Amino acid sequence: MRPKSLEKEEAIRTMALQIIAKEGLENLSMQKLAKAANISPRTIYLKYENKEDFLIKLFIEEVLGNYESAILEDFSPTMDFTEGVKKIWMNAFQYLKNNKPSFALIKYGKSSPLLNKAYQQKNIKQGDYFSPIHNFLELNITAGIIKNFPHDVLRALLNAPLIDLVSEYFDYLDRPQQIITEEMLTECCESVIKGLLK
Amino acid sequence: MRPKSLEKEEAIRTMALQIIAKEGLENLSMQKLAKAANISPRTIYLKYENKEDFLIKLFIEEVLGNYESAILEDFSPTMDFTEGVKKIWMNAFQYLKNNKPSFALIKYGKSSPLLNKAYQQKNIKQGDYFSPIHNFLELNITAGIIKNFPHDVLRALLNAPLIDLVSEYFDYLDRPQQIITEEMLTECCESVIKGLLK
DNA sequence: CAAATATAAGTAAACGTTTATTTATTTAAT
DNA sequence: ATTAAATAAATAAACGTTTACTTATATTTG
Repeated sequence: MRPKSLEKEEAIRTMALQIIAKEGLENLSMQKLAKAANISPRTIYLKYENKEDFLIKLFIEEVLGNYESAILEDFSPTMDFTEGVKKIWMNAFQYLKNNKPSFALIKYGKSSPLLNKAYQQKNIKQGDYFSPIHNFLELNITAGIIKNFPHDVLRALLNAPLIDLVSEYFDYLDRPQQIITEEMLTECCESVIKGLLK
Repeated sequence: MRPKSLEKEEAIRTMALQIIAKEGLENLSMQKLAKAANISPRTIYLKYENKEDFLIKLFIEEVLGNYESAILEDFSPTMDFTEGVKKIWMNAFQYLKNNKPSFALIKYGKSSPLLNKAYQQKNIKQGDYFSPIHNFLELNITAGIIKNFPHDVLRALLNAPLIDLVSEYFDYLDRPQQIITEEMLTECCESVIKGLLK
């Protein structure tokens, strides 16, 4: 029998992210995607049930999966709070800087009802109790190092500014001078940390 | 001659926001919108050039316009920094809490290339120099009260966590206990402020 | 060790439906 | 009677998905 072509699978995902980044999720169609990936529309349906199934798997497996791996590199829940948060911020910045199409879909994760639902179900399924970041926050709360906010709140305070700053980074790529440098990001990170320390 | 019906104009905008909030911007079509607003598709085109024109005007005029008015209520650029930021946060929370459909489109403002482009052009057009918030930040920087970050950076640090916390508020509406209360939001606001003070 | 077979991978072209938008007509108020 | 507002119905193009067919390879056969 004929073996599955991994390149085609990859072309589908890569081109989908490119179209989403350039034209928006609203303008991604299966036929457009097939043409961009240089395959027949039917081929997509050999690998995915339908458009929803494809988008959810693209978002959860490809985009969020890789993003989570990237931000946790060299990170440990037992790190000092300041060092740990800085590590995550810098990992995220480096990864997103070099993966603009993935970042485009990450941003849709908060707005699109389809993706948002998928994300919440994923978090509920995993119980969120095995996540190194969860442990990291828990350790620092019980040690009395940071304020005792619920985890969802801490995540909003720690993560949201970072995502917005990466957005600014990409916006500033079209302007004469980039303001979102690694130094600027470090300073911002320190501000966020300072706010959370007891 | 027959006068324009303001109710129809309003129905179009209201129903559009409802569809976007429930099904996502991806699933808003002109025909679906017309049916929901109980009018002919053609009627939308009497008031807007095309779909893009409609979405941009809905976003800029209706949603962002009302949002900006709401957050600036009883705010003054000469307020004490802590008081000013708290005022803006609470105004935003009260407004968004009661305008979930508008909030849905605000979130798309960062992800959808169409809306994002419109937003940036609006900001560039206005020069951003007349905004009370701009003046507020400028005053507090020059007075040496807060760190000297670029305005876009300050906006990310001040605004992004708030938007994420409002998202959490809506997510928690489906759960037994709401964690995003006004008290919680005040504490979060204080954390953010603490991080920015010199 | 070729040639034949089996079978999943892949395609081209089509399906009925929905899309954004328009044409031709009717309606309502001055 | 006039005129813009509003509509019902239609347009071509694009949509998600499927049908019917071809291709490529791993395995079986002679």
